[in-house]
Amino acid sequence: MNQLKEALETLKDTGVRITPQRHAILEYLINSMSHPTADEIYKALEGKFPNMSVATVYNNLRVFREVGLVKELTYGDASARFDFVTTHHYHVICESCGKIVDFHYPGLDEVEHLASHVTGFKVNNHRLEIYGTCPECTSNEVH
Amino acid sequence: MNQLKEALETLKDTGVRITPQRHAILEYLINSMSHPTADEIYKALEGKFPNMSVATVYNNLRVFREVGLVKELTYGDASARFDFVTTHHYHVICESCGKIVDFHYPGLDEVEHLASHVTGFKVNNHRLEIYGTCPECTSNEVH
DNA sequence: AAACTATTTATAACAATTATAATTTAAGAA
DNA sequence: TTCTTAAATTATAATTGTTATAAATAGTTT
Repeated sequence: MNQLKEALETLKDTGVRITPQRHAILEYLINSMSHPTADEIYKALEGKFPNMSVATVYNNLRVFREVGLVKELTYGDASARFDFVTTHHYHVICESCGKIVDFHYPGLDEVEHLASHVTGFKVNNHRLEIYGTCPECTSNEVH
Repeated sequence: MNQLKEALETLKDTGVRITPQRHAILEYLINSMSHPTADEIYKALEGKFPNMSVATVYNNLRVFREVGLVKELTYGDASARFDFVTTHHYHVICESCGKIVDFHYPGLDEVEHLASHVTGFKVNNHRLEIYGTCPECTSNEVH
């Protein structure tokens, strides 16, 4: 049940060195219940690592992604957000304040199969996001 | 059935001026069966408009998006792609060559409803993309 | 300990997009 | 048609997120 421990195991198994920076980034990703940007992580850790470079954050997030520990969520102009992979889930995004809420739903296997059948693609995965207005922003609207 | 004419009507109705540049960008979007980037549009039209600025392309794509004529497809680091809105459809994307193929599927209303129910969001829309390898890239793979 | 490799750091580069200010133009009114 | 005015375009600079580079550092392996 210790996610951090498991994640460190994964790194070890795949031959990725466990540096203090990597440890801290992973820890932050797991504990933060949000979906931080690279910059947010960088800022959050600059107390502990005053000399850490932004590149280190980006590099390691890429490493984590390649190993399958984190997912990168990209939204156009805004900066990418990173999500520690636990169970499969989708995201509901508030178009007003940008908040991201996790949302569990059985995978859309049927859609993948149909897409594969119609297009001839070898389908690997899919991405689904739901957009709307969160309760807070809805109640803050003028009416 | 004339999509360009209809699009121009939409612009008129919403009080958006029809400039030669806007006309050309719309025409290009409708005729190109691909999903061009802003830069591709810019390059494609520089013959007809040698003095057109990139900003014009971006500005107008934003206007078209706000009016609902085009959809912006964003993928992380790469540049955004723009899709003239005709009927509702999803995209199947080749992770190897980047090709985008349209894919029709009845809207995922059920998912939207459930998401709304679980999170309390007022759901507006969603985004679904399917990733895989296109037939060409699959057959080009070493085996 | 020596040699080697991975990682970090600091910095510069890059690419997509947006802001700014001056100029030009579309479209309705006179 | 010409006038008027707000809107649009242009050229350019700025911004922002991300990546590349090269030197320094720190783990590993021999």
